[in-house]
Amino acid sequence: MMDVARRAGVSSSTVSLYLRKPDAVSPAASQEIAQAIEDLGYVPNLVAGGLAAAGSRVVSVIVPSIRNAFFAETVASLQTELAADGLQVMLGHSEYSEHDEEALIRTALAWAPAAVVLTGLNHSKAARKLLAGGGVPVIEMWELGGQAPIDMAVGFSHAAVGATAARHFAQQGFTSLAFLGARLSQDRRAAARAEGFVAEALRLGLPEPQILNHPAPATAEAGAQLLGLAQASPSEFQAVACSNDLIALGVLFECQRRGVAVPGDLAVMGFGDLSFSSTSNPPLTTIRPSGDLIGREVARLIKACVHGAHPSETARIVDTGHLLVERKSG
Amino acid sequence: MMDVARRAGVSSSTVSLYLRKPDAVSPAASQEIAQAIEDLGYVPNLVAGGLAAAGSRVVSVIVPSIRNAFFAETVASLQTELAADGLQVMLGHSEYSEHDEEALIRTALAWAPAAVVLTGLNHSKAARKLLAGGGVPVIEMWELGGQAPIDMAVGFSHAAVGATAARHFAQQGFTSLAFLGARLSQDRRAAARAEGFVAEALRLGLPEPQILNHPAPATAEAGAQLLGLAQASPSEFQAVACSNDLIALGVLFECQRRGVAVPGDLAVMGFGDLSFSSTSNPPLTTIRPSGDLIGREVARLIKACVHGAHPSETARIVDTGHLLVERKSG
DNA sequence: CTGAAAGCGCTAACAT
DNA sequence: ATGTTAGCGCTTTCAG
Repeated sequence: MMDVARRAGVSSSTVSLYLRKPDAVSPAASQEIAQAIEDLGYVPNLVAGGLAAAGSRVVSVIVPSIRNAFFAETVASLQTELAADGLQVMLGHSEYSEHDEEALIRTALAWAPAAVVLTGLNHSKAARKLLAGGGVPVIEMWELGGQAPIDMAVGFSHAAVGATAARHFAQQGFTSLAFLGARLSQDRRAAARAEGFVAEALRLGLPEPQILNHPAPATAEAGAQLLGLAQASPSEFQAVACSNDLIALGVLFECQRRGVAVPGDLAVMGFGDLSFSSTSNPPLTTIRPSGDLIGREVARLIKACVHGAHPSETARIVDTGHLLVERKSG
Repeated sequence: MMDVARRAGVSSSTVSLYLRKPDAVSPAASQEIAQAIEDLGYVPNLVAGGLAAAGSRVVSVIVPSIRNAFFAETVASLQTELAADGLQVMLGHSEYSEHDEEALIRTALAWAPAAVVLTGLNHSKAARKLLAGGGVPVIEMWELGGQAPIDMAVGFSHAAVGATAARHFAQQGFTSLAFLGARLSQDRRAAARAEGFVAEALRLGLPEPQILNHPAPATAEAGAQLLGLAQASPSEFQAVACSNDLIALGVLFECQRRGVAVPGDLAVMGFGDLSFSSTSNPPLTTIRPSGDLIGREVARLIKACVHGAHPSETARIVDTGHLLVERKSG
């Protein structure tokens, strides 16, 4: 930066000013500086900038799994939005472990980030303390309800999603229901959908739906196996809600193999509205959570914080809701 | 850090030393320092550390799309490996735009990263200059062949993948082939697979395969439409290679709707070996590129660089190859 | 509108 | 094994 200043015949503070508020520098000086930057191929050092300004332009994002299409979508839209404001995304994934998450949060904080974005409302006690103490804005995403957020939250109620699924089946007159999920003990949001499903069915006076849980990650393979289990059970089900479209896809595949007609013999519902869901056989009825909307809303909140305008109490929780997408599978 | 030092009754440099090389500090002092850190809830400032040490513990990773399962897998394994060494991943996605990529590289460099990881071998001229100039290790991944890497590379030849597909079909006696791809003008690696497919077919004396290209991103929907196009064409095909398992899935769906038997009437091959490919109807024959292996190898190279051991010339390019996974679709 | 000066919190010789 | 001393490259008052 000194080199640039020298070459442009100004002081380094003028260059610094030019870089942040170009309008505050005279046109003549701007010319010279721009030229010098160009000639020297100067790239500002954001590390030094972050130190001097006591706060870097980094946003730490911690998700359970980046392989998961839901979070990938959110991270993508978040990154796009933040990049437009010169904010960088630092990514970590906890593999659904609270312990790993805590370690990630610790490192994240060490970067004096502009904000930290977490997935879900459940974190270790130590993590909550770390976050509550530091003056860093924290946004929890992809979950609402249950407990109060640390600071801000963007998401929706998973119990409500489960309830929507139950109501949809009840309206069609189904009475024998099941919920098919994977890793329900680790994925608390999926578990909340299952609970919401069961609770709503009960409230509507239906027999208690069964929850079938697969120990492996949510894949089509797991879905296929889950369907096998469901069919093997003494009381066959009329309708199954899956915790994820990938599981629903596996169910569809396995139904085809076994010759069970969907939705004739069995109604199937997914969650996520993934890219293949509209074109499967039959097209999948599912619930869309809008991962990219979540990303955009999180970005909006972060930008507000960065610009000094701390959102009011009322604006600190945004519910992105969910949408039932009725197609042919149930 | 000064506070910790004071509380522990030592100097700040001892604390710093303790944090980086705990063995170099006396047990007594270590005790005191650990206690002080605990009491104060001290979190070191990595920004300051990065500035002082002239090189931060950040690795910048730039992929075309984080929504893409291939890159998501690589980023996931890379992040896991790097986190074990205290390295942070900064993520950017270019949406297949060389221009956006250049901007991302510029920002990445501004963080004085320990390494930058790029996808593919094609970058803008300015980007290449930026990278070649700075003393930062750069690793290009997911592609080999065509042109020389800037610095290091981990990946495989996409032309070879296409050739493998062509050979596989040729061995089964098919003569009328097609390649189904999406956004081939943007996704140069997919285009390379298509070219490799055509070239190998020609080399084997088969009629020139047709390339069908869909303008939208690679999804099952696009695959279904592509199959429609393929069937509509005057010469029906005996076998189609898809640039991606998602496209192949769409093809499978559409075949089912149209009553074309797979592989009886049409052989279908994918690329990627995604999670649903083993359980579709029929299970998909595909080519597996090993996204997580790429991530691990990239991490290995980066760690070597960080530890000062710059890999020798011979070890700067690692070919992760590809694997034909023969299932039932063709 | 521009420049001088004082750090931001830490690391890395070097000296002890 | 520990303390001392200089910065790292930039931002930010505060004068001019």
